[in-house]
Amino acid sequence: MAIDKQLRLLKCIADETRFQILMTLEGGERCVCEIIEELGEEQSLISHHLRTLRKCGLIRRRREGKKIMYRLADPSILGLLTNVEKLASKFC
Amino acid sequence: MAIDKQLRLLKCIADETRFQILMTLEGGERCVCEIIEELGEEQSLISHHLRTLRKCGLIRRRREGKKIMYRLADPSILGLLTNVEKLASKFC
DNA sequence: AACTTATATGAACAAATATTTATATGAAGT
DNA sequence: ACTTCATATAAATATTTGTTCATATAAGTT
Repeated sequence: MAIDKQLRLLKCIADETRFQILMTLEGGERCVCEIIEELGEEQSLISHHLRTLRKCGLIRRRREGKKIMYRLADPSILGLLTNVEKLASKFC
Repeated sequence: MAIDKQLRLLKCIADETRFQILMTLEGGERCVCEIIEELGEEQSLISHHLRTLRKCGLIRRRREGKKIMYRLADPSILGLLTNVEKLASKFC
């Protein structure tokens, strides 16, 4: 089996900002401004990372008036984050 | 909870060479020369990546005469790789 | 003791990735 | 139509990460 997809997924998650965005979205749909506020980062930075996550298929968006709402593409993503958390506390 | 450990783990796995090394070790203990041969990469490159994996706690080693044998630190690492594979085929 | 085999390491270099800055777009309100 | 608010994007820059090259170490061999 080709590991390209696995690596794309991993590289996408293996960044602090993106990881935090995913964690924020665990709590449900959020608009960009809420994510910006929660992470305390530049608008542009967040926007770039949202794009990366979206290109990887991990998140989806929809427009709601002026705002754009982001959500996890699938709840199974939570499982992965949990798995990572478990292993991380076990080793690293 | 601090996400430093999670990120260290993810960054450690999110590299093609290291990911492949882990996959090789799924088959059990291997010496460095076997890993080098299997991946078809430079000795020095593999050595650097083994070190990274080891510093992260994902693999262990022991000396056996002239050779040094590497193995996964824990079978639960397999579970993570499997999890990643599933999600990757679902999205990315 | 000198030599070979197996592996590790440091420093230089290259490539990939993230961040910032400046600007654009698109919807809503006036 | 003009302005504002929310978000996106491109280009420039900075930072991180991976790779190569040259050399070191450590065990076994002759």
